[in-house]
Amino acid sequence: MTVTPHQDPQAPIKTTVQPPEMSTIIGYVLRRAQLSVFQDFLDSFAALKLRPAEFSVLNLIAQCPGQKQSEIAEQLGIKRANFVALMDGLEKRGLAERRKSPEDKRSHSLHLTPQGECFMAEMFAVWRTHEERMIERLGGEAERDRLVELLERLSDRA
Amino acid sequence: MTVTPHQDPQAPIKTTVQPPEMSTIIGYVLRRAQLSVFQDFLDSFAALKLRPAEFSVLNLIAQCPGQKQSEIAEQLGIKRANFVALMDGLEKRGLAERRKSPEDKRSHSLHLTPQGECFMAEMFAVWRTHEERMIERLGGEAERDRLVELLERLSDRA
DNA sequence: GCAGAAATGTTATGATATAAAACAATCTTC
DNA sequence: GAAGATTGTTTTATATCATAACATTTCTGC
Repeated sequence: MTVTPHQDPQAPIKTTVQPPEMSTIIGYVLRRAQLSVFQDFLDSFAALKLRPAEFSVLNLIAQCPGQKQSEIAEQLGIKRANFVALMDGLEKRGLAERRKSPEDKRSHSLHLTPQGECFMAEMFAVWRTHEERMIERLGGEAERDRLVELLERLSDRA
Repeated sequence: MTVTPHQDPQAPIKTTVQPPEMSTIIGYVLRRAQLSVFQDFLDSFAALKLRPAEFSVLNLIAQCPGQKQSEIAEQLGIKRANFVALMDGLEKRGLAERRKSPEDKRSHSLHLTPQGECFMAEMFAVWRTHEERMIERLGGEAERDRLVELLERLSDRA
């Protein structure tokens, strides 16, 4: 209920509601923060030529190799149609590969290549310094944990 | 320094670092939350056919009428080249207008039209219910304030 | 006052992201 | 076995975003 606290007695009475300050709008502040963090990510990974989505895909494959292409895509909120080109890129770079599963000949199970495993070491090193920088911005790990908790409440939708 | 706390004694010693859990990666959680909040915004404003950027532009013009086109664009991180079409849209809908400033004949000062002022009332009503919904997700205004504070720390870069 | 540099709005273009429809191959269900 | 669903794929359309180039206007140094 943020209304103008003091109405200037000389000014004509405003019928319009007071516009909200941009810096208090959740969506706006959230978007700006996300862009800033992604920019740092992009700068950090420029040498490795790795985009956030590619990082996430490699990370998910490493965590649980053999998952189906659609499963990985859906976990990341990527439409399976758009996932094809992304996976093509990782395959062409020799980092990951599709294997035809004998049980279900429609699906592809995803795995890291040996090169991909090697690449992960570099990737995590770069990521860790990036993440430490973000934690420093926040003020520490406790603040990071609090932020993550609040953010998860925001996205906790079906 | 999140390392696997207990190494399974039967398992072969892993030389690769443990992949970080996605739900702990600041950028990832941030991105997911931002998409979720924007989705709610888009749904809320579907009837008014208003995008987040358009909302922000109208809000900034209302807060401080007469600002130059480039000033508004820069505040929102929109390249002035991309701002042209956005402003064209608002002008064609009769919500805002460009006025040639006599002092600087290059620049356009931006103002709401009377229709635009009227539109703002609807806009704020819709926005408020959206924002209240987001605050509810967070658990209250205190949590909102804390979140905004943490997010500003993340984006507080030059 | 004038020449060169900078600012402003604009157009055009390319890259990227995202969504939807349609399709072939395969699997599931009945 | 037939009908329908799933999986990966291609194609297409749209939205977003960055860059370069341009004309007009203003500013700066001299």
